[in-house]
Amino acid sequence: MRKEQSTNSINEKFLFGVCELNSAVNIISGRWKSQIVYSISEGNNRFNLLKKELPNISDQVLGRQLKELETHGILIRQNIPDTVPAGIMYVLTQKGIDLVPVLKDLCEWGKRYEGKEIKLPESNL
Amino acid sequence: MRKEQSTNSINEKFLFGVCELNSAVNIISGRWKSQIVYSISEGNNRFNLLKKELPNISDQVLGRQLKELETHGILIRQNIPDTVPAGIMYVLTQKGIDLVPVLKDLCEWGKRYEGKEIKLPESNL
DNA sequence: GCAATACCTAACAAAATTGTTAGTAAAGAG
DNA sequence: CTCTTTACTAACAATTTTGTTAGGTATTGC
Repeated sequence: MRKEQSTNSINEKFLFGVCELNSAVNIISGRWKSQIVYSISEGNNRFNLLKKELPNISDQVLGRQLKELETHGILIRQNIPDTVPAGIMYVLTQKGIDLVPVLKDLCEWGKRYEGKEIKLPESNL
Repeated sequence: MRKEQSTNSINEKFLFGVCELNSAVNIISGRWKSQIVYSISEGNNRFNLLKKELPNISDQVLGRQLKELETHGILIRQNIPDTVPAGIMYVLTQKGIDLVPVLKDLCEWGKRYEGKEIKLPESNL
């Protein structure tokens, strides 16, 4: 699905090489991703619980985002024993757990400037 | 250019409503954006300086990303007086300045897990 | 006049992301 | 045997993002 030799891909790789910041932003960039990570950290760690939190998401899209988060090492699928039908739990890895406070900082930053007018820093007034 | 009534747009708005986190991630998500913010914070605050830092970017793309960052209140275009041809400086707003440490945290988080194997947290072992 | 520099923009094309449709398995309930 | 639940997946279509081409303005230096 991805063209490895497109300018877009080449530029992406270039940025990944410049600084880890760019890979990190890439990991959290998908439409539902950061919200999914946050929801799992709050205990909504089953496919159905996530679907309830995100009422507009389709099964296919949720499954795809979860798989990508797994690929990036943010979470792991775990079988829940003795459940019928076989239940799956999504568990944040240490990497995923460490991401949560950063997401909270981003959220705080967003809130701080919600609906405010644009201001230059003091030093430039 | 944007379809306001597409499912994609509606879902985006829904997420913006759930938590500021999603708007915040949206602001830093574009291909070159977080790197541009970081570069400006390091003093590369002219169109040409940014082009040197990001050799693969085209004028059009750089201009577009700068304009979007301006729209989101991250930076401001400032005329540099008495320059020929008329110079423009990109100055981070207070919002932009406050974003930089969050980007640094994201970068640190990325570096911490670079190339490491996936690990569950201690409590799950 | 012609080139170079600095800073863009519109219109378009290519590529990537996101969403939809239609399915799968396995097991318990009725 | 059919319905329901949980947890998906493939193939495709719609939408959005990203990049390209081809320009523009204004000034200095030759």
